[in-house]
Parts: sequence; structure tokens; C-alpha cells
Amino acid sequence: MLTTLLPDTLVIGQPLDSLMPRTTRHNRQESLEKALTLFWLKGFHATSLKDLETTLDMRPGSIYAAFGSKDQLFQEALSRYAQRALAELDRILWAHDSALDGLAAYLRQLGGLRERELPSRACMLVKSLLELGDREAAAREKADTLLDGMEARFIERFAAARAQGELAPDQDPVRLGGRLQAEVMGLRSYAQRDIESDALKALAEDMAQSVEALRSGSQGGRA
Amino acid sequence: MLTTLLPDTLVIGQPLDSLMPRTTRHNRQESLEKALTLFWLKGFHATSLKDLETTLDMRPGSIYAAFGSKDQLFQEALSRYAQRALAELDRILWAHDSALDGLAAYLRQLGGLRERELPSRACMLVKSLLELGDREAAAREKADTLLDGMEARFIERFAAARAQGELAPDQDPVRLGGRLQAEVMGLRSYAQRDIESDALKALAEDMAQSVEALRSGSQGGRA
DNA sequence: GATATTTTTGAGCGATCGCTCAAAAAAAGG
DNA sequence: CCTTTTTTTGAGCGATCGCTCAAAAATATC
Repeated sequence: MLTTLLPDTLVIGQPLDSLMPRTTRHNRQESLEKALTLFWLKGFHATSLKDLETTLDMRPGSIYAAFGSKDQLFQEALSRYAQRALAELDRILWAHDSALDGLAAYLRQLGGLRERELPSRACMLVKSLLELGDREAAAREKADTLLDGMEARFIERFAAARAQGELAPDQDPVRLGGRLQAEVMGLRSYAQRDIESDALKALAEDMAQSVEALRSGSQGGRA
Repeated sequence: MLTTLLPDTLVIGQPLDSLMPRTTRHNRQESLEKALTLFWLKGFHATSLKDLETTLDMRPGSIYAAFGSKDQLFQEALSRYAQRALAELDRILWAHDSALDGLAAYLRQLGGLRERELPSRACMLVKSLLELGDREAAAREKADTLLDGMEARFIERFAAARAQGELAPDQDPVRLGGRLQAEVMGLRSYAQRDIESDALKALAEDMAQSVEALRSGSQGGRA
């Protein structure tokens, strides 16, 4: 067996090949989805590498080759979660001509949380915000940033409503957006409690009506 | 083990020498307070026995002799937390003749959360509700029960407001109480975010005004 | 002081934690 | 087929987890 001590040719990189993903046993997106489900359900600390190995059907080496570390995998899951949540929010908002109607519809839909089969009724971003400490500062800040993105969407919708005359000019979209964000956080945390489905629906309905009551010329009030 | 059946606080008078606790190096109440601070700050899973040993300045054996297990200690801390939170709530409510004013004052005071030095701005009961899983079901249910106690206080206040004519007869105290509970949960979770103190004050003010707007004859609306 | 009882200590248990890396297996190129 | 390169495996690392218990120290009773 002959071996060359030196490379016979200097190979310039082949960018096209390097961009072509070789077929792997595990689909990265599918693995990330499974990890997301697990992290959303159990939280960061209560999810062990053993749990991930079982759920992803991957051995530790493969997980680390694909995602780097438990912390990095968690952060990717957070981003994926926020991306889907934002898409869902947009889907509902776009289905309504009125910005206020869209926001109210989003709240009402949250009233059905107890019927849906989800890893958790609470928001994964809020769970992370409350669970993570200084040792996971990067992930916590990421959750905060992603929440900011959702709040920005609320603010944009209130601003649009005001521009269209739906909302009185003296209403502050930033303030309303923050309030709505806090209400959604509260509603979804409340949904995590051991309550009747009807109670959650009533709560969501009340919050939705509060948003609708902002409409100019409305009689207002928290009916 | 017998000692756990004995009262941990001295009762005035000394009628029963056999029930008099012997002087111990560690005060149980003080230890519990320290544990509460740690659990509130870091959560259940992120708080290790090593952390508790350091903070309480107790060796594992002493901790287990005094509190049974990490889980039991956590549950005692939860109860202590709720007891103090409820006392604080009552203190504010009692300072106002009007039930609605009392509730509004409670909300406004939460707007100052970022100035206060606390283990966490978020509610420990909510943190626990979102963090704990089936393996800590007992503690999670305890958190849920304690939250129910706070909500009952809100409902009672709204009922009192209605009885006094502050609130319109068609308003449902149960529904209003649930809504207020969700708003407080949301406000305090929002306070955990990386926001300006003024933004939190504005949010609390808006929520307080919503409660005040419930007053009969008020023009209502989410100003 | 002597004895009985309670409290505290701290070494260390078995289990699990997140993670590494040399070797094996699989896929791509010739 | 053989060679090269990438992916996957899985035993096992050092650290830490919650926790136990015999011994030591401290306190109460006589």
C-alpha cells in the first residue's frame, strides 16, 4: 500500500459541493421540532440530554455535531417557536380588514387554548423568561428579544388602527401594545392553571371586547 | 423525627415543658426565609442542595432533618411566599374605603416593581406554575391552589364593590376576579422583561384605570 | 459531673448531569 | 471495486445531583 506524503494537487475548494447537503439519517428540521416540543413542555432545566437522545433518536455525538450544545439547541428551538407564533399571529391579523378586529380575533382564539393539544398552554418565551437565570443569560435575552418582536407587531397594528381612524388620535400605540402583550402573557399563563375551559373562553372574550372598545365612537368600558 | 410534630415557634407561656423546643443553632423560620429567597430567584430546578447548604449555612443532614426533602422545603417556601403576598395585598386593600380603589392601588403599587429589591419581579407562584412538571405535581398543585386563594380575594372585593353599589349589578365578580388575576400575572411577568421602569409604571397605571372605570356611572373605556 | 436525648456534621452513596472522542458506519467520488 | 469524506455511534469522562447515616457535638435532665 503506497501512500503519498504530500497532496498531489492543491485543491481549491468546491463551493457547490460544500453547499450540497449530503443525505443524512436525521433531518435537522425534524429533530429541531422534536426538541422544541420537549423544551416547550418541560422547560430548559428539566429537559435532560437523555430525554433529547430518546425523543430525537440520536446519540449524544450526533446531537452535538448538529446543534453544538444543549444551550444552543434550546436557543434554536426558541427561535423556531417564535417564528411559528409570529406566523400564526400574522395569519389571524391578515384575515381581518380592521386592525382592532384582528387583534380581538387573536385574543378570542387564545380562549380555545385548553382544547388544543400543545406541549404547554403557556408561552414558551414567557416560560423561558421566568425560568432562566444568569447562567443561561444568552437564551433569556433571546426570549426577551423575541417577545419584543411580538410586541412590535401589536404596536404596529395599533398604529395602523390609529392611522385609519379606528383609534382615537390621543391613544398611544406603544402603550396599548405593551398592555396587550402583558394581557396575552397573563392569559396564557392563566391557561396553564387548573381551570375550566369556559372560564378561559370568558377571559379571552373579555379581553377581546376591551380591545374592540377602543374603537373611536365606541361607548367603551369593560363590559 | 418527633420534632417535626412539634411547633416550631414558641407559644407564649410555658405550660408544657415537653413541647418546648430545645434551642437549636438554626432558626427554622430564618432558614425558610433564606430558602424562599433562593427558590424565588432561581426556581426549583436551578436551585441545588449545594446552593441551599451555602445560603442556609447548614449541612445536608440538618436540612433534611428540618425540612424532609428539597421538594417539601420548596412547598413550605411556596406557602410562606403566598402568606406574605396575601398579607401585603390585604394591607393595601384595607387602606381604602372603596373596594375598587383598593384594587386599583394594588395595581399601581405593582408599577414600582422595578425599584424594589426582590429576588424576582415575577410572582413565585406563576414561576412555579410554569416551571414544574408532573414529577413535581404536588408543588405545582400547591402553587395553583395558592393562586386560587389570591383570586378569591379579588372576587370577594369585586363582590363587595357590587354590594355597595360601586359596581353595576350586571357585572360578574367571578369574571372580573379572574381577569384581574390574569392581568396581575401578566404585569408581573412583563416586569421580568428588560424594560424601562417608566414603561412598567405606565402599564400598571393603565390597568388601574381600567379597574376604576368599572365604577357605576363612570364613562368607562381604556383611557 | 454523669447520663440521656437531640441536633449537627460531613464523608460519601448511587444516580444522573452535560459532554467528548476514537472508532465504526455510511455516503460520495473515482 | 477502492478511497475519501462525512455522519453516527456509544462507552465513558469528570462533575454534580439529591440524599443517607454513623459518628460527633450540643443541650437538657438528673
